[in-house]
Amino acid sequence: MSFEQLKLKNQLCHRLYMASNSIARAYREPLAALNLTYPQYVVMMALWEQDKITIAQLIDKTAIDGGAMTQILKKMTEKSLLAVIKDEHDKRKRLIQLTQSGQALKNEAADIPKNILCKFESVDPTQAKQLMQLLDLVVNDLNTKSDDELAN
Amino acid sequence: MSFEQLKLKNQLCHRLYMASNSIARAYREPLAALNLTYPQYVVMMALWEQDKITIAQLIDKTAIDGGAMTQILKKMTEKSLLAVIKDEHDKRKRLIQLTQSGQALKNEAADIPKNILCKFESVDPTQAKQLMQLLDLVVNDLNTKSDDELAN
DNA sequence: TGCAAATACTTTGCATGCAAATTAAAATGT
DNA sequence: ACATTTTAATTTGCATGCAAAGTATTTGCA
Repeated sequence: MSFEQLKLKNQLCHRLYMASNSIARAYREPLAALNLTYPQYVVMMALWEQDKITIAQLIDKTAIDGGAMTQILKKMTEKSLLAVIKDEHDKRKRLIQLTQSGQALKNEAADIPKNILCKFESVDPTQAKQLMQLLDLVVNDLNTKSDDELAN
Repeated sequence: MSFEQLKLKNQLCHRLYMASNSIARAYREPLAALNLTYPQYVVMMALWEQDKITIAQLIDKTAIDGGAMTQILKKMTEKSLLAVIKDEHDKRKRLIQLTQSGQALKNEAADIPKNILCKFESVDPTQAKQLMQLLDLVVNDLNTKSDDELAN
């Protein structure tokens, strides 16, 4: 057999690997100005949309790993961007709430999406939208358990 | 302002982040059977295509970080998948060469691409190809230094 | 009521990705 | 030839992603 499928140039996965790394790298500089890493920025975006949510909800919105989330929130707490509050109704839960400076940071972040987008010289808005839709299909296929798996 | 751009659902980057993580996770199980991590698998694919290349060439083909590459190659050497050979002509360079078992592993890996592809129930081959082309555009835009940057 | 099972997190160990500093060797310029 | 610069790798420090184990609560159910 030719093993054609095993060649890197034919692998969707390797494209995703490179694209994801490249774009995360692109965010590094602008985010450093806000003293944020990319995952921390994702947490901030989630909270700017909806504040005072549980860690589980935050994990759901961001798709960040739970183990990592604990560490990320700890660092963000140290930076006074947010506070972790115990839920009195269910003591297992913790609510995450932005501080004033956490909320204020939203204004400073407002230009970031635009600054990133302008780096895409060969991708027009239509293609970007198309790309997002295709990526959604990929994520859904991979994260939707098959009937077989659910049977276990 | 509405900060519409700051919403996670509108961010190409977050889609890429999730898709890349999802697909890497999908590879975890099948690769564990070969005792390989995903980046190690990428190195193997590169070497199956072209053996006995320098570390710099390997970094070029795989887009894996140089610092990480040193560690990855060390672990793969310990697993007897490859050997690091000093280049007599240029003592700065190291050549990477597959061992017999490293070459043999190619047969065991032959089914992996197929097993991953079958998880994509809603992405047909045309869309997959389209997706790869769009990702190539993204990577190129992000990694191609602008004229301004080159001037520095 | 009481105990097993499910939840919500945290912790730990391992494997990167990445920037920056370091080391060794080859290429360049004068 | 010699010092400077460039190239090829390695090392170090920090921040995740992820699986697996552990902890504290809450739910479910007999």
